Amino acid sequence: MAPLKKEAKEEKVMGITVKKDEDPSEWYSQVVLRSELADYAPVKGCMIIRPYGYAIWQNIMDYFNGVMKKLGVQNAYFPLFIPESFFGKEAEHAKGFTPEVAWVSTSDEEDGERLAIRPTSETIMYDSYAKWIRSHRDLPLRINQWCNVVRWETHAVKMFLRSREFLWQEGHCVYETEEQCELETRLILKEYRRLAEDILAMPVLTGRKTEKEKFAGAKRTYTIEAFMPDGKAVQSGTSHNLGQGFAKAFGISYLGRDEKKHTPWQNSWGISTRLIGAMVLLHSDDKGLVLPPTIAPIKAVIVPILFDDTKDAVLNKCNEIKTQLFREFNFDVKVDDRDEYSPGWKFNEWELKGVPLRIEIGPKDMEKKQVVIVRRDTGDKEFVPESKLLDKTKELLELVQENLFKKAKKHMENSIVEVKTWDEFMEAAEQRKLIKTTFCGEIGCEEKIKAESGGASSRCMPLDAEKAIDGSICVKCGKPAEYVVYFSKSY
RNA sequence: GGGGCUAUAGGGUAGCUUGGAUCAUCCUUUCUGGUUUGGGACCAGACGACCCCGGUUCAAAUCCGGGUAGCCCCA
Repeated sequence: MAPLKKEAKEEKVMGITVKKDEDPSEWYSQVVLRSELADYAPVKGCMIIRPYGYAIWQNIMDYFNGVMKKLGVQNAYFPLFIPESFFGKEAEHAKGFTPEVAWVSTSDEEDGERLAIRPTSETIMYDSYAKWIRSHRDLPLRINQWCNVVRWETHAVKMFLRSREFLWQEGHCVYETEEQCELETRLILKEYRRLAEDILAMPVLTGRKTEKEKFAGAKRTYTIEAFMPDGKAVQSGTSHNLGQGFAKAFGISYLGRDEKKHTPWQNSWGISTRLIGAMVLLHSDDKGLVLPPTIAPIKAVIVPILFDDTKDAVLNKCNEIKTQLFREFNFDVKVDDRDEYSPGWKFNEWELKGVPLRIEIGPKDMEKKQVVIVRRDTGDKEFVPESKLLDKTKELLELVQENLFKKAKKHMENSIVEVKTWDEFMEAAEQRKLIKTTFCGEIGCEEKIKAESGGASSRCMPLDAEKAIDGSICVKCGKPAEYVVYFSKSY
């Protein structure tokens, strides 16, 4: 049977051709590729971050560098390659990371030790820390690095969300006391939450990871977890209290005020380009990317409506407004003066690229001394007198940011289901809910939950109510419950 | 870890079953010129592809083997 000829006229070829809720996976790929955030690389599981995507990462870096500066964290850089013997020093860490480490193989392999490509830098950094830290005067030591890491995922790679190589920041601090270590580990979590919620408009659950899910080698892991429209969570940032395990393994010690040798306390914490994937998944729609204004590389685009006789005047007005906006807010506004595209084409393209506001200026607007402003998030169109342009722009950018956050927050809250029995759990898992329940804390029990529920894993134990109320029982095994835990499927 | 599907120009596709005459189809993008421009404009012309390696054959986009990459499903 011959296939029907496609009605090419009606097809928006470069736009998004599938709907978010019908084929989320294909939709996500199209949004990322066609908005030019990223591209596939010729190497499996790797990605090319294109300038538009990298601009978002740069905005995240700029913001977080500011945060770290206030906290007294300094940036540095350690090698990509880690000697094999370093991994073995901390047993839990080695066990956790060995399966996904990529090794370098070279012609002079026999001459020296095998080298790993860093999956994380605890070991190579702490080897140096052992040399650098002598006295209590060297503490606290707070160092961060922005770099790439490699974790050899075997399947299910997805741009930004899961790739073999990704970019991140990893902070590694050393403290004299357990109290200060724990305090700052949690402080970082708060900063991650602020980044996610205030900058990326992405509401998160914050809490502690269970024994099963905590970082290999950590005493405690704290996490921020974002919840996606398709009912899967994304672990979006983690802060680990490492206790003294690494310090002991790497021989980090200091002379205290009491002239005695002490073992310090350490934490490590990281966020990655995964944040970008989560943000895209969360806010974007059937027309393409939707970016929160605070993180958007281009906050607004001005589209002139050009006719031969009024062309110069309209373009002048556009540039005048661009200059005004830049002076007032110091952000990038683009005037799309390309002659080869019609206005309608441009509208679609900038919507695909997620620019928060579009300002249209044509001859009719000039006569009325107004501009047309259209919001990306709602599509609402407003006629704004030129005299009110600056105030209105500011107001709308704030509204878009707020609306995106509120919408996502509402979805997350509405997705939370409290369950007490295993039947309820299974039903909620089936419906892709964010399941709040009580749990015994046993690793084996958690593994059973994941296997039998079709992949629901623990997200976190909420900080404000981590301990289960006395008398409550584990949703799976029925033994006395230790913790309140959120479960869901995840990316 | 197991199973399935896919790969033809920047994007989307036809051709593959049954190997040949189709200097590989059509739409779109891009480029040139002209007319246009308030939600993906129109006309004319041009550029542009069979994923890689090997095999079968007089002849391979098409059949066979291997590789690479992507997608989906299950654990």
